Amino acid sequence: MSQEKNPTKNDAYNAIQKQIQEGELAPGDWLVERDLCDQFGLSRTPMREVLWHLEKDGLLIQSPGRGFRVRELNLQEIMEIFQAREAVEGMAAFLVSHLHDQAFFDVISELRKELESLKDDELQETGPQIGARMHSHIISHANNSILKGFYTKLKNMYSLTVNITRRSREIEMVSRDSHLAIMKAIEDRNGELAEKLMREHLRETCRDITKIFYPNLI
Amino acid sequence: MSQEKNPTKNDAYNAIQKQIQEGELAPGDWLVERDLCDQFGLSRTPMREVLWHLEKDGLLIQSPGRGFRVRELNLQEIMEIFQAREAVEGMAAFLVSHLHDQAFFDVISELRKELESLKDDELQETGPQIGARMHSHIISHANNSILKGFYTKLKNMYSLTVNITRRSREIEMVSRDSHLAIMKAIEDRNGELAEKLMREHLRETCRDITKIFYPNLI
DNA sequence: CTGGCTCATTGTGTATACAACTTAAGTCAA
DNA sequence: TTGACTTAAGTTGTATACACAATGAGCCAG
Repeated sequence: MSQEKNPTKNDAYNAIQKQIQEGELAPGDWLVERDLCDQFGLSRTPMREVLWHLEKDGLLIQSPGRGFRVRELNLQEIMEIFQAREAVEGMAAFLVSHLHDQAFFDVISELRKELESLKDDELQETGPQIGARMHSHIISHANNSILKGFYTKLKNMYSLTVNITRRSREIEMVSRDSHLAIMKAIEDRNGELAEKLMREHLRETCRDITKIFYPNLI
Repeated sequence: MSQEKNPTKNDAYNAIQKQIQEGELAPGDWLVERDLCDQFGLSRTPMREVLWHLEKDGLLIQSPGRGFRVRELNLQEIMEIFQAREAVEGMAAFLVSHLHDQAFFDVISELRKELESLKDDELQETGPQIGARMHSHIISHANNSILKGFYTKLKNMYSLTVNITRRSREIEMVSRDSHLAIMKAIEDRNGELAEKLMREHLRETCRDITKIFYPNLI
């Protein structure tokens, strides 16, 4: 779902994606084709194409005979997402460390300085934004469209938990140090270290999110 | 496309997949919906669903307004596939090394002994089979359905090149040593080493295939 | 001979009608 | 009261007809 000419199908895709990611449509909610057709002015055939694309991208699940519903995640699946992110983003961090593209490293350097110089009261809001930009910048410059596609799906699925997860300030502090270390390693062209740190960072984030879901565990 | 009750849609999916993987349908070939409908006794709506699933799984490409054709791979994309396999299968090798499931390690041990004891004249035919079983066994027991889904897509895409690639006996010899080393590391519960060896093995295989496509390169 | 235009053919994109299935409510009997 | 059975409403699965876009052949002009 990217290079369509017809605007309505894209509109429908983006609108539903937005509704899911903003929590308007909750995990488990059923989507009724007929209602969506009325809502977006499409007939059922193209509407179902949109729904299939949303399923492919990890946001919906199709139950044969019952239709589509918003994907639900259990703890096991959340851990699987983070393991997969370790594999995909770890590899991406390794790959970008060996680039010959000064502009890429300049942006990493800027992001690092920006994050370093954040005041305590800016950290909670701006910290995660810079982190997201870092992750996105790394995967975008790994020059591997397959890994990027995997990342997109994983990020979509991860967004299904964000509505529940309100990450605490302490977690964000930890993420800051990890992000700084990752960017430092990339700037040093140390691919092995960058990959190792990226994976530790994601494993740590996974643990933190797990704690929020199941505070008594571990 | 897995747990459908209706047989015809599954039949169509499997038949087209088989035709592609056996070279009956070559990369770049166009698929005409109407013909496929006649061939499988389906109407266009469910037929298109099948085609979308095949696209999702990496075997077809949809050109808006032109229809579906069998995916074509250039050298860049082949390298991307192997980088992604490094990430996915490397992580899987790491994960299985920390399992507490004796039956899994027993199978690995059996596969290793089977491969070790192959005579020279059996190696060309049986060697790749054992290798494929090893890769499949590892990803299946990593307990991560997301990684397994990624692997399925990568293997589908990789199969698009196999018709062209007739791997030489020497390459298979090298693969044998790599496979043996990987299985040894897993049996020793050495996850870091297993992952490292898996990645080296895939990087090597990628180089070998690249040489077949572009003998003058490198 | 070549370049561009027209028009017919072919195939996909969409809309809609009908069939089959799932679900849930309501009824009757134990 | 509870259990199973019947039945009806609603939703998805499928088939088909029509609209539109792309392609290629043939023709004409330069």
